Amino acid sequence: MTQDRLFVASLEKAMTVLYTFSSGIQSQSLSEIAIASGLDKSAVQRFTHTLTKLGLLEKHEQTRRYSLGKKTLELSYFYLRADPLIERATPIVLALRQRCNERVNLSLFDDTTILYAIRQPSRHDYPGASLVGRRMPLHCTAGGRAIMAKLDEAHIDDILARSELTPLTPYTLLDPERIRAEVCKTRERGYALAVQESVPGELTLGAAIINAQRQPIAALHIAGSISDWSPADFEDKLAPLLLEAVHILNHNMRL
Amino acid sequence: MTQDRLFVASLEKAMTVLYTFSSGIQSQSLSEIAIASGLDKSAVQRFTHTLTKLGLLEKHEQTRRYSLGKKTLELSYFYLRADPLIERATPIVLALRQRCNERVNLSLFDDTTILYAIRQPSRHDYPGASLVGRRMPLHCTAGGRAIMAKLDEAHIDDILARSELTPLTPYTLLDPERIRAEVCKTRERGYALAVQESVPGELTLGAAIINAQRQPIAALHIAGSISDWSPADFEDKLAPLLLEAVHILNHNMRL
DNA sequence: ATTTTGTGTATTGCAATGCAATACAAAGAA
DNA sequence: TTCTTTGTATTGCATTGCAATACACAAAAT
Repeated sequence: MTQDRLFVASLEKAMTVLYTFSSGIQSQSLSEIAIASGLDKSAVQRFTHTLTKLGLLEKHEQTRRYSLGKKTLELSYFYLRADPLIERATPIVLALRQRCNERVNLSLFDDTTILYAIRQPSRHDYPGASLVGRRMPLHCTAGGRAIMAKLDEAHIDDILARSELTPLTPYTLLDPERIRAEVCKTRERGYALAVQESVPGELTLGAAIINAQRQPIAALHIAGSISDWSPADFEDKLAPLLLEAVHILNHNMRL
Repeated sequence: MTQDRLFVASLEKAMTVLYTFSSGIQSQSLSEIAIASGLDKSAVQRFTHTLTKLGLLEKHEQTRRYSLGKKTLELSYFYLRADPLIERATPIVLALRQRCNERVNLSLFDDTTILYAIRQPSRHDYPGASLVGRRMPLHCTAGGRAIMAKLDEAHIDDILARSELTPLTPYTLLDPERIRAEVCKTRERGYALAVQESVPGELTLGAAIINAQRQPIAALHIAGSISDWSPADFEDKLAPLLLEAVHILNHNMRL
């Protein structure tokens, strides 16, 4: 008997199968999924069979390899359409994108990470730069630090304790004290600046979006390239535009 | 004993619970989910409990209502990142968006529907216009007709037989013979034009993207507004740009 | 070309899991 | 305050999912 009698273990196994694709791999054989998931071969046979019937996986007839199915996109559509922040923020993101002529993103706060929900690209795109659903750590993203700046010290400590402080670039800050110092600066300014910490060559400004209880729920980001900007110019010219956009969003939240 | 001994019924029930949100509703109580899904109250208790633990649902502490969880976005990210068409098509979509200054979308072919995978907005956005994952019927979208134009008659008949031919606007074509006639015209021109058939006030051009076996897998769309364009001007000026972009995509596919 | 190995599919007895009936607590409505 | 509805907790039990196994097929090795 499991400890949690309400928990349906089959669903977790199905998610384990789907998350074997989190590495970015385009397709896998049944045996590869069994290895990657740690599940028994028969279990993988049942789950791949069922997930394929449900549209969450697709099986290539000739190669017998599995890829993620298009139903995965439909579920995210249901989410995005239902979240009132997305509808309210989209015109503001588009307007900010036009004004600053750089990439503008909106991310959602989720435990120790942010998760991109609106992505407006610019000419400096790189593969994956405009994909919704990408998850990034709070601690080394401008938007993540802006969110942390709105939390109390105990919550920040807990987040840092449960974060994998691994470098995404050679410039990623990893020392918790230095991260806390950046969060303090963010709290003072109302926005964060990150230089090449999550993506090489990228400058990012981020400011938190709060709910009616003044708790952070999301962040707005502007991303530019060090080949176009010095960090000082980037901050001087674009931070005011970012703060203006966020004020509009946060003001509407209180109504 | 069920007919399909490999099928894991619990996964289907979980999807049934998640699809109760396909109506666009922002949140639901446990009882509402039970009614909408047709499942027993205890089953809904178990599935909502488990889906919440897995991040696919979120439970509001005060109201005890459920909303879709952010994990739904992450699954779509895994899909979009893994599909090579998305990476290849994204710069072409951005370039076309710049050239024509209207909304440009890429959709994937999925049975009797298309499913938007890349959406580049313009100033004429309406709520939901830039959301990835939206599903639309083939028969009344320009991109859908462009895809159908690449299929044989038996396949088209099958699609029309299994489509819900319900009007999305007062202009939606519903007569299968008229739809087939539009598909024929599309086959001749290499693109389809739809006038207010799926969204009021919207003009759309669509052309099919094919794979190495010359089978349609996706479509590229340009969307504009009847307040800005006559249908004839829209077609004359933008169809050539669309065809050029699709030729680039289809040429790369053959390499 | 043949043999060996690995992978995918099919089957089935069985135990654990998910079911649903039920009771109770809590919240909301009258 | 009382009644009704909803959410949560519990538990006996039947069905479902497990996994061992066998076999077909494909791929690799000889």
